[in-house]
Amino acid sequence: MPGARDLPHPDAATLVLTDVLFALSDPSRLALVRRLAQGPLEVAACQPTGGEVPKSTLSHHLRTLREAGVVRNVPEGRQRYVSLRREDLDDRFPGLLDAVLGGNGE
Amino acid sequence: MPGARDLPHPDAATLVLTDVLFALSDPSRLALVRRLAQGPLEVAACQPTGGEVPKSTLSHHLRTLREAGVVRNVPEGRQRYVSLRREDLDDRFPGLLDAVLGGNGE
DNA sequence: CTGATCGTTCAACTATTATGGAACTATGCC
DNA sequence: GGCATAGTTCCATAATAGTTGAACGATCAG
Repeated sequence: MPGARDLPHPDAATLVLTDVLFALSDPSRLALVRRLAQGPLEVAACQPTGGEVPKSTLSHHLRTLREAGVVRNVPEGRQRYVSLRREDLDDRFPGLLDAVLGGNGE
Repeated sequence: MPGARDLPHPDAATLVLTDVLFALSDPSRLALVRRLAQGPLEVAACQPTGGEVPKSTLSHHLRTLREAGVVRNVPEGRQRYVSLRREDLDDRFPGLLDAVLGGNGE
């Protein structure tokens, strides 16, 4: 089975609120989630605008978001696409994402 | 001015979203916030139901919530009342508190 | 004033999280 | 196959957060 590059993702039904809140409580992760709200990005494009961050650091943040169930990370050819799990989050925690994405605060 | 036992509270307008999310991302703090949604409590009543926690530990959690702007802590005679800053939070982050208090997740 | 009570702050320790270099895996191109 | 690319994982280190006993401050009762 060659294409076994899939990473584990929690089921929508089992998402834990405190884990989601924690994942979103970091400014750089929150900024990324806001960008992902406008559409999927490949991992390289998840770099904070302007500054460069080591790949391992970025990967760690993506992992935190993924394990909390905030983003999905799927291989696509040689790269990976990161996308917001908007429907899953809306299903399980209605209104939360909208509130977090809504204009205010950093 | 004798009754100067007031603790510092951030202004409603300056609340930082990531700080609020972080304060809510701890299960015991979130559980407390849910209880506070039903009305103010004195500090001693903020103990987790069942287990006893040292006063200093409880005080530390209250501080995290207070400094994020989630709760207000006001002296009242010999004790203190802890209350949810619901209006301030709703003003600044509309829908957030409702989403977090809403049934789902732990 | 003395003592008791309520709760915060301080200081020390532990545990969790963040960071980043190096090694590794998988894919695609030649 | 050989090599470059994309990104994760591993490991070590630094930084941050949680936990707790003890000291402290304020208030109230007698």
